[in-house]
Amino acid sequence: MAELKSLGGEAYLALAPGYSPSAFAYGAVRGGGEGPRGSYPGGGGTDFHPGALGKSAESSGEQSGDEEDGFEAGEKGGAAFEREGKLKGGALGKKPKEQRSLRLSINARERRRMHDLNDALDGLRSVIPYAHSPSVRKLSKIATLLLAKNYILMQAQALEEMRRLVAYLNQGQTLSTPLPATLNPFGQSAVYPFGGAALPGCPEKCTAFTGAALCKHCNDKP
DNA sequence: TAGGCCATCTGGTCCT
DNA sequence: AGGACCAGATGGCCTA
Repeated sequence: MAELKSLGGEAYLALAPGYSPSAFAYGAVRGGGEGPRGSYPGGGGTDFHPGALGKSAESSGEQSGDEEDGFEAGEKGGAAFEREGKLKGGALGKKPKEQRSLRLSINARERRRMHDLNDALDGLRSVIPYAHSPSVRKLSKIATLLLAKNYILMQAQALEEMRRLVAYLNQGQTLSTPLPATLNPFGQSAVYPFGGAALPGCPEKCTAFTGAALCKHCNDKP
């Protein structure tokens, strides 16, 4: 296998200055019930190439249907199941066979749900600027979300800068004099997905990106 | 070998 | 009741 480059953990800490493991207050989300359930915007990422899902597709067998997809699911889940003996719940007053089949169907549903989630993440990866090259390791889930968030912020700010620029030009001004820094979309006020902090290993890591410079400490493109 | 990331199973909770 | 969502647990793979 080729050597894979990746964003170090510190890299996406830099993406989100406020990030820390504790920032993921899991409990805070629980029971919130915000937003409708039951459908994923985009219909489960059907527009993404499923082949991109390397590991999950391999390890789970990805049998199209829910039929009997329970225990080809591999040693991971299978082992867990074995360990548990028989569905430790037992709370459901059903016969073991029914019970098992119900469990299998629930597992399959959950697996599909997670695959849809991963498809959506792949879709997100495909539209945010980082190197989509075989030699570059796929962004982790958390890195994908943090980078996407910063990219959105960057786009929003770029749009705002452009609006100001248009307004400025509409006032009959010329560009013969330099724009004020706040009106210069390419000036110091530009926002970078990596925020203000230099990346560890900068500029090496920044050169892994194919889009515009992502770190203000190294504006050189590869 | 430790740590990061991931897939999967599982039980609980909420919604339709 | 059934489905969706969530978070914890577990174990595998990979990299530093």
